[in-house]
Parts: sequence; structure tokens; C-alpha cells
Amino acid sequence: MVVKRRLNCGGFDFSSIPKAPRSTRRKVSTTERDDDVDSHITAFDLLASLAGKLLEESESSSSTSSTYGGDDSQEDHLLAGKMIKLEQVEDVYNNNKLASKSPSEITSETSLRIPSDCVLEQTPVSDCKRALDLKPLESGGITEETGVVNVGAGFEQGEATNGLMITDTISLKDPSHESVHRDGSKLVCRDDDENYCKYYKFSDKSYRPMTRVGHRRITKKSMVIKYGRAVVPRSKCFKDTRTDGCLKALYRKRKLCYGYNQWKHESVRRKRRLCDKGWVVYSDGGGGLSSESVTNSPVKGESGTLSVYILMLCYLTGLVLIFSHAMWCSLLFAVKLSIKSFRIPELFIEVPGTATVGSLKRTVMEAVTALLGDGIRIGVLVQGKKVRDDKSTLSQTGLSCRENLDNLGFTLEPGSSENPVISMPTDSTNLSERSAASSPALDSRSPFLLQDAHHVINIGTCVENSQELVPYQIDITADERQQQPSSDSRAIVPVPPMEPDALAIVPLKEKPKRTELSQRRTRRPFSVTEVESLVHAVEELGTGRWRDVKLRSFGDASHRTYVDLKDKWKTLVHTASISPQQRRGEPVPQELLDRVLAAHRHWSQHQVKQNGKHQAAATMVVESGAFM
DNA sequence: CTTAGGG
DNA sequence: CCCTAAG
Repeated sequence: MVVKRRLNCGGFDFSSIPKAPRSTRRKVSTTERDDDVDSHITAFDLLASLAGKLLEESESSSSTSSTYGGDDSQEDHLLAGKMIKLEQVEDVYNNNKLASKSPSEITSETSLRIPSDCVLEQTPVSDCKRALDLKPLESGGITEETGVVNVGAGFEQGEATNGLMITDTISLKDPSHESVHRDGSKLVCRDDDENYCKYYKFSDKSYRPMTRVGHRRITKKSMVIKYGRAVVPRSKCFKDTRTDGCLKALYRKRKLCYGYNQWKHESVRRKRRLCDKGWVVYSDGGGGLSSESVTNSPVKGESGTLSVYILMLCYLTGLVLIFSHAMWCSLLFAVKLSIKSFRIPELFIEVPGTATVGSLKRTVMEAVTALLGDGIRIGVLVQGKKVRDDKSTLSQTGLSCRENLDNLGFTLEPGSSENPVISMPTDSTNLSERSAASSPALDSRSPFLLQDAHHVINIGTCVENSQELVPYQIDITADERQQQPSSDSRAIVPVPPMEPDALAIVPLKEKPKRTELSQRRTRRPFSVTEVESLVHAVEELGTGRWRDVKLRSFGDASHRTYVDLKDKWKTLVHTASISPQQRRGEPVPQELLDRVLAAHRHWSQHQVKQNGKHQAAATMVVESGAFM
């Protein structure tokens, strides 16, 4: 992947060189190819980008006083933005209801409103041709450009009064939403097979969408992260997102998505049966997390690995959240049901039980720093209590015990004391302080119980309380919508179980083994009988008619596709051409191999003849033309 | 969807 | 077996 990308940098994608004889293969445009990989824009990408934008604005505004329309308080919002409010007000997120709803029925709106009155707006669309652009928004006396971004799940203006607010509600957005191009910036939203597909492009340089954690190519002004399986070429969509052209360009890829997605969904369904608690997160091949299919994290069962999910909304505005697997699952489940795919950075950290708290901090910090830049202090929480003794080992703090790892948490504290601390306790004791409904949604041991959709997660403004960890507030209420950010701590991080082993940060780019979502078919060696059947069919039909071969000799063997037969023939030819000593597996009778070679020669000749005929015919035409 | 060919 | 290009 890396290589590929690098090659692309030269403006030419070597990987797109046509394969041998198929000289007529079309070359795929490099951009398309590249986008293929990276196009998967995510809700959080957008958040991230917006954050970057905001940062820039804040930087300029902080030096030039308020440039946001003269309202100083607006600026305060930005600079002091320390509150995240996650709010759900309708019950669509209820497990049961959700399950019974088709994606198009699930409409969720979430709004991110920052401290500069930028609104990130997401609106689920059933119409795949919907496109969204950045557009100016005249609100709150804001004169600066305000981004309105539609990425599929709906961010709606919330009542930002004192900071950053993410309000997650569920409602239908006006479908007549109009997109406006601004300075060439363009944001595209369309429905894919999974109903949501997001692309975007910010021509505005302040938007720096790409970040590669694994490669340490991290742009401070944005975050996002890693792109696994690409979905659709993005470039084409930029050209004209609303024309058939775009859809056409996507056609091919979408088709390819079909089988995969369908199958994947089937797998997911199976998964869900297995895990009746709900959805879980899985890490896709790209190392990021995809909510497309939320399944068991591969981390599970992998020893010595801590998994830390970082949701970097606006770290530059003081917001950094780190989630454990469990917590993240909850959040995912709660928030992004309609966000079909976004990826977040994920850190896998391996630590032995003999490691000290200090080393754990360093490890985490290293990882976090890679993502967020430096100047961050890491705190370690066990059972919600800060472990201050850096010299104590994890074992001593009980952290080598699997169960306790569920209660491991981290605090992220900016190095500078005037900055807020982010903290989010994870143990059930703290959780029990929640409001009446007290759904254990964030209990890492049962992270998927956001059945009560009416919940509010408040991560209050942090007034650094360096003395004690202030429990974060997670309120899950049945009906209340108003929640006051009463906590002064921010941050969070329950951590999934692990078996400490080594101390290392596993590079994200390291491709995880196949999840069962992309399981290889089990190998099913051809029997001699099958080979016989295959040889016989090829003798009659020749090579190049694999579908016919399949129908004729393997019509009822659904596990043998024509591609399989073609492949088998290929290997048979190879097998026949090598010495018996070099052959492996169940021996194929020499008689059959002889027939294979004979048929191979025959049909090869046949093909040559055909080509020769064509060639001759063509030559004739040319010559006759020349003589005319 | 099929075919061809590389991995 | 998988993946992908290309017809």
C-alpha cells in the first residue's frame, strides 16, 4: 500500500499497468486509483477537518480579536471549548427498533457546534445522489465561512452555549437541502450500497483531511486516519457529483461492493447472533476501525494488547477523548448508527505486567503524541483512581489481571496547566453514579447496552483538578434531554482485556489477519474424480469456456466456481509440466496429466490458429486497402 | 457476469 | 484461493 501510494506520487500508478496479454485493458486514472484507497471519508474525518479549520480560525482570531462577527463570546466558545455533549433524544437507537429499521429509516442527526458556530451537519440520505458542499452559513453573526457538511448522519445545530457541543438527535432533515459550492470546496455525500458513502474534498488548504497514523504522517490540523478497504473512487465524484456521470463512475466499484457487502452483512448478522449484546467494533484491514460492520474487535483474544481508540474531535480546541474498546463500542452504537463508516485511530499497545505505570504512560503517550502532537501528559486510572506512582508495576496495580484491565483508564492532560484535562472514568462505580436509568452502557463489560436511547453523555468542561480525578459524567436518562456538564474532568479510557506481554506499539499499518469477515474459503483439494471430470470437459470445450466447463462437469458443485476450475486447470498444466518429484498433494494419475498436457497443447494451438486467422484477415484488409 | 492472469 | 482488470 505504501509503495503503491508512493508510486502514485509520481503521477503514475504503476499498479495500473495492464496485465500481460490483455493489452486492451484500460488504464485506470491514477487519481481514481489513489482515491480508491483513500476515499473513504468519514464522519470523523469531517469533524477532524472542521476542527482543523476551526483551529486556524481560532489562531487568527485569537490574535486579531474576534473575527467572528464581533461577538466575543463566540470566540470564547472556541477557545474555551471544553465541553462535549453527546445527546440522544429519540429512541431510534434502541436496539430492537434499530434492528427492525432499514438504514434509510434510521435518520440521525448530530450536530457539532463549535465554540465559531461552525456546524457540522449530517443528514442521512436515501437518495444516493445527494451531494453536500461546504456552504456559508449566516448564523450567530458569523461572517466567516462556516462549513456545513453533510456526511450521512446528520449534524444539526445544537444549542451551543458554552463550548463544543455534539448533539446527537434523531430526526429528519429537510431533504431539500441545497448544496453550495464555495471556493471549489466540495463535499459529496451519496448513498452507496450500504446507504452511505462519503467523499469529500476540501480545496481549501486549511482542510487537511489525510492523516496516516501508521505512517506517522499526521497532520495536526486534522485527524483521520486510516483507510482500509476503499469503497469508491472519490475523484470522479468531485467532477460532478450529481450527474449520472458520477454514478457511472461509481458503478463498477459499487458492483464490486455488492457481493462483498452483502456477504459481509451476512457475516455481520451471524456475528450479531453470536453476540446478542449488540454490535462490536472490528478493525478492518487498514487498521482503523470501521463502523460499517461492528463486530468483535480483533484485539480480543490477542494477548498483550491494549486497544485504545482515540476520538480526536477537536483536540486543538481542547477536546481529546480516548476510548477503550468497550467504551468505543458503546459510543459507536449510540452515535453512529447512521454513519455507515468512519474510521478512528486505534492504538494497540502491548505491555507486560512487569512494566511500570510510568512506562505504560510513556507508551500511551508516545502513541497519543503520534496522533495529537506532543505536550500531553498521560495519567493512568485503575478503577477510576489515578495511579500516581510511576514506579509501581502494572502487576502491582492489578493491571496484569485481565478483569482489572477493564477498569484501566487514561487521562490525557495537556502539558500546559492552563489547558483542560480530559478524563473519563471507566469503572462501574462511577457509572453507577449515573442517573436513574443507569444503563450500563459504558460498562466495559457490557458495552452495548445503549438500549435506552435517551442518553446524554456529557464530558464537562474541565477545570483541571489536579488533586483528584473528577469522575466524568455520563448520564443516561430516560427522557431528560437537559444535562448539565457538571464534570470537570474529561477523557476516558476503559481498556479491553489483555494479557500483557511485551512493550510495544504495534504499527497500525500492520495488516491484521483476516477477520472472519473476509475469510478465505476453506481449501478443498480437487479429487482425482473431479480432475477427471474437469479434464474431460476441457478436452471437449477447450480452455476459455470455463463457465461451460463448470456447468457441464461441476454443475451441482456449488463450491467449484468456474474460476476455481480455471485455476485448477492452470495448476494441472503446471503439475503436468513438472517432474513427479516436485508434485505435491494427492497424486494425479499420469494418464490424466498426459491428457491435460495434450488438451492444453491442442487448445493452445487452437487459439493460435484463431489468432492467426484474425491476424491474417487483418493483414488482408490492410493489404487490400494498401493496394486500392 | 466471464475470462484472463498475476499474487 | 484471492484479487483485479477488462470485455
